[in-house]
Amino acid sequence: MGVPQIWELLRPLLVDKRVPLKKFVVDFKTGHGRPPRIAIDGYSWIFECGFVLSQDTPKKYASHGTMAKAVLNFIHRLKEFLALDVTFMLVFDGNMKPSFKKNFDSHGASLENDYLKTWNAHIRCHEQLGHCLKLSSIGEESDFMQVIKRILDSMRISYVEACGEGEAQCAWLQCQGYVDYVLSNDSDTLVFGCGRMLRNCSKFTSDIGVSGNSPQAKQASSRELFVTVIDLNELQACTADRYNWWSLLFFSVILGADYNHGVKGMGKTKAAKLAQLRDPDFALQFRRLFGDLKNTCRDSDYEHFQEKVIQYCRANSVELFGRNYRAMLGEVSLEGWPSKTAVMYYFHPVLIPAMDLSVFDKANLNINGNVNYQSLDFKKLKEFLVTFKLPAVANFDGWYAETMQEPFVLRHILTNREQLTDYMQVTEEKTLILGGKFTLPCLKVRYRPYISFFITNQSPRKSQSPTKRKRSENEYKYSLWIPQDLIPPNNVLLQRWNRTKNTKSPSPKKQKFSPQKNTLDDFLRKHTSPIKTPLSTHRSEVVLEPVKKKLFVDEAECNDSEDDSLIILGEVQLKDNKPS
DNA sequence: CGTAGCCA
DNA sequence: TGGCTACGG
Repeated sequence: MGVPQIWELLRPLLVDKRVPLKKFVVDFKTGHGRPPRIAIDGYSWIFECGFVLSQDTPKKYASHGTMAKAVLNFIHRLKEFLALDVTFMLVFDGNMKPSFKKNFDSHGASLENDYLKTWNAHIRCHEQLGHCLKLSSIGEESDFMQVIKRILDSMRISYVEACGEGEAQCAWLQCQGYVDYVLSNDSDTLVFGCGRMLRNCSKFTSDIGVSGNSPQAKQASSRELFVTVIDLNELQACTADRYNWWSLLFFSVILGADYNHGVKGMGKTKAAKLAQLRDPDFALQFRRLFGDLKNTCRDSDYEHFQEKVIQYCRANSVELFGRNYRAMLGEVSLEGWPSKTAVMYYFHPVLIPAMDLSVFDKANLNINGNVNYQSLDFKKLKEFLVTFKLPAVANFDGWYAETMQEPFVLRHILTNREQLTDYMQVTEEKTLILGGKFTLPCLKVRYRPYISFFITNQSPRKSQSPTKRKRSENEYKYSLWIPQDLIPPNNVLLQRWNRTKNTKSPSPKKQKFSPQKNTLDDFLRKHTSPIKTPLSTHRSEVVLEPVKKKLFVDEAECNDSEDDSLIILGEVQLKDNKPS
């Protein structure tokens, strides 16, 4: 769950922080020289994919029909991340979630055991068994988790099974520098100390509001994924305010999160004021009180702290909140604070004591650059997926071939081997416009089946198709748009494309216009500003005509002399068809 | 007593 | 959304 109000608090700082996932990856790679590493809060993903049906009947899961949709969504997302060649891993909740978090209301708030007890039990368990009790080993695992893990295993995508809460483990991975970002929707991720996160990964171009039905219309969604990038350090730098994790934690505690009902009479505005106070730095004091696992504070210290806060509010109400809340904060104000035990779970969540870093092993396909998919059992996975009768997949074989090969197209290109040209070629370049305002120069890569499982014996039938384009599409029947900046300029495919481009059209037009900076960016800025076309009803992905370069032209525009070189190119490429 | 602001 | 409360005319 988490505290949704945190997003309201952060919202003013997050304008313009929502970007297409692709653009985020491109920017990161150009900035850091490598793709980003992302820990994914598995529960968020599973929820968004539609595996979890309803909250009031937690034991009942999606029926088979909706399960199929969820599987489809899940695989689609995996494909998206694999194809971008980022390093990512899903992190799932473990067995050691605090019991009062699992079912907060059902058993009453006061049911809790000593924090240190469970902590020690956890450590002991690891010392003796080497691991936590896995959910799978005690048969408590849900149906869909088995499906998910089976898919991940068969695609050799590594994942982390946390001991406690997945968000806490994600935050830890980010703090330790194992990953750059945590992808999650849960504000707990920040509260657990994560400094960089990607929120609300979805097709919506604007962040959705508090309860989902925001007044602003949910911006038209293309099929592009967007994320809201949050960098706490950056936020602190550009505001005088303090957005530390411990002040966010304090904010959550006052408001009431999963562990407590919130201090009475305190809402988001007053809590925000309190959490950001500098002079008496309650947030910091709170942190100091619980920060040390060994010297856990006495109950009286905590009570004293609570009283101090309330009394300060009473005494300085007008200065703080612009109004006198004396009467309201009168007598019974010690209600609503979380128990000492609960707070300990915030500051010291249950983590994997000795993290097994084999999830980062290069052998896993979710680690960037790995093209070692040959040993995957495509047949077995296919048979498994068929059983779901996936909706909206008319041609299953085609869908499967595309879904399994697309993830490795970019990775293959990045190997930069000469054989690439045997089964791939760049045929077009254009600048995609995502969400109406982001430009992303892309290359269209056509490829033919390159994984042996998908290479059909029937030779590409000698099509009588009159157009060269059709002929080529028949042989290179799959295609994919790839951000240009993800491919180094010295790449063989890119160089071949540039040669083709130059021999094909010396671009006499360009010379005519002013030789100075009439760059693409300038052009886009002028012509695609959303201000100019506020009511644009057209798709958010638009093709920019002037940049468009077709390799295969339609009959009507077909010009023999122009295309000759391309035919030769094609024949050379067609000679050897065996992928590496 | 009407209203603004914030909590639920 | 409604309801409560402090504020100021």
